[in-house]
Amino acid sequence: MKVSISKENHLKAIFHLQQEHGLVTTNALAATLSTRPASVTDMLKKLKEQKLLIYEKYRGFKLSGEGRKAAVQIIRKHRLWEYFLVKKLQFGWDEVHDIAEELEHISSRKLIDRLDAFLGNPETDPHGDPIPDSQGRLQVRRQLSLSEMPLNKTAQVSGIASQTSEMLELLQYNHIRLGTRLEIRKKFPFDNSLEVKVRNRPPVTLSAQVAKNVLVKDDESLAERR
Amino acid sequence: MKVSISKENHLKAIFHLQQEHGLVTTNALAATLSTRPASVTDMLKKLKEQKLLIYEKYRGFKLSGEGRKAAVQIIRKHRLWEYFLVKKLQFGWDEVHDIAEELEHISSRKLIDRLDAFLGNPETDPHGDPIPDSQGRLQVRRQLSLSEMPLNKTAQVSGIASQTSEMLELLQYNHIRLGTRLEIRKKFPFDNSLEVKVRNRPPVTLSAQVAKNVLVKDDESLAERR
DNA sequence: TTTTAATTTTAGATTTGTCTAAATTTTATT
DNA sequence: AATAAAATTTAGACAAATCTAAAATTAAAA
Repeated sequence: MKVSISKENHLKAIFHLQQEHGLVTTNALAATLSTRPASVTDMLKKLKEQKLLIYEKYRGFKLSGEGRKAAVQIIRKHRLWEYFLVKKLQFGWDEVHDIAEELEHISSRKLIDRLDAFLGNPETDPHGDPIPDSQGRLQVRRQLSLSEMPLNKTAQVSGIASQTSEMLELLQYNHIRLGTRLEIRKKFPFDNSLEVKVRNRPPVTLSAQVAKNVLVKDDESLAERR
Repeated sequence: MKVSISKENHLKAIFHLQQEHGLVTTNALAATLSTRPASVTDMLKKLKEQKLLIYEKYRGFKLSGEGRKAAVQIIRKHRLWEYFLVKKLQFGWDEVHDIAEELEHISSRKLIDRLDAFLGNPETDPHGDPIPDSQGRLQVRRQLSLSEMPLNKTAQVSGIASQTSEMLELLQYNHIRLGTRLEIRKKFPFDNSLEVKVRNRPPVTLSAQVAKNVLVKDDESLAERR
C-alpha cells in the first residue's frame, strides 16, 4: 500500500504535535490539518493498518518507529526545499512555506540527497529549524521563546515556531529575521507584551502571541557552540 | 474548478499527440496514459466542461486555446526541471524523466519563473526539446529523424523523440547523446536498420525503431542558425 | 457518583478518478 | 448498401479521501 500525500501530511502533523505537546489528540490534529475529527479518525485507521501509527480507539495514538521515520523524511524534504528557494531562487523566507508544502511530496530519494549535496548539506532551514540528515537524524535545538527571555540580555533569533505568512510578514516588517540580535527592554505584565530593541532601529513592541513564537538562543549558548 | 494532476497529464498527452499526429483519438490517448478508453472519455467530458477542450462525442477532440496554454505551461515546467536535474544536480539525462513528471505538477508560477532565471533561461532541455518561455511561446524545431537522413552526411543529435529509459540507456551505451555528431555509413533495407559512426568509436548498428526516435539536425541547418 | 459535557468514533453520503462489461456510433469490408 | 469490425461512449461499480449527523466512550462537574 502506498503513502499518499494526505497520509504524509497527517504523519508530519502528528510528528510536530508530538514534539510540541507530547501527546496528540484527534481534535488537535483535525484543527492543524483544517479537516474534521471524523476524517482524522478515518485516516488514523489507515495509518494503523500500515503500521505507521500505534493506535487504539478512544485511547490515543502516536507514531510508530516506521511512522516517525517517514515523518522525518518529509520534514527533511520540506526544509531542504525551503533552503533552496531562499538561497538559490531568492525567495523571501516568509514566502516559501506553501511552495515547500508541495515540493515535500516529491518522492525520489536520490533527488533529495543530490539536492542536499548541491546546497552544501545545510544544517538549518531559513526559519532556523534543523534539517534532518540523510539517515533521518534530527538535531534537537536548545532554544527558548522570546517571552521566556530575561530582561536586558541580548539574544539571537534562531527559529520561528509558528510559520503563518501573516506572522512572518509582521516580523519582516519589524526587521526581525533569523540571526537578528535583539534585547528585551521592557515587559508589560498587563498583556505580556514586550518591547525589544534591534540594533540601529527604534524599539518595537511585540504582542505575547508573537513573542511566544520567536525562538532565540541567548548569547552564552551561542558562544558555547563554537 | 481545479485542474488536478490527472487532468494536467491528460492535457499534456493530448498536446504531444496533437503535435505528432495532428488529430488525437481516444484509444491513442488511453495507450499513452496507460489507462482505459472509458476513463479517457470520462476525463474528456470534464475537460470540456472546463473549456480546456473542444469535444463532441464520437466526432473527436482537440485542445482549446486555454487548454493549449495550460499544456504548454506544464511542458515548460517539465523541461526546466529536467534541465535543473541534469545541470545542477548531476543527474544523467536518461534518469530525469520520471522525477520531472512529478515536479511538473508543482503549481507556483513564481517558482518556475525564478527557476528559469536561476538556470539562465535555457532554450532546450537535456533531451534537446525546446523550453517554452514564460509567455508560453514554444520554438518549433526543424529536425528530422535519423532514419530519414541521407547516407554519408554528418549530423548532430538534437533530440530524442521517445524517452523511455530503456531507449535512453541503449543510446547512452552506444555513446550517443545530445550534441553527438554522427554519420550514417550503411542502411540495410531488409529491416531498415543502419550503421552509424561516432567519432573515435567503432561503428554501431541501430535498429529502425531506435533510429526513428533519434532526431538530428544536419550540419547545414546547424550552420544556418548562427 | 450521577449527570452533563467534551471527545472520539461510526454510519452513511459525496466527489474524483478509475475500472469492466455492455451498448452505441463510426469506419471498413465484402 | 449491408454487415462486420473497430472505436467510442454509457452504465454501473469501486477505492480513496472527505463530509455531516448521530452514536459511543471518556472526562469533568455538580
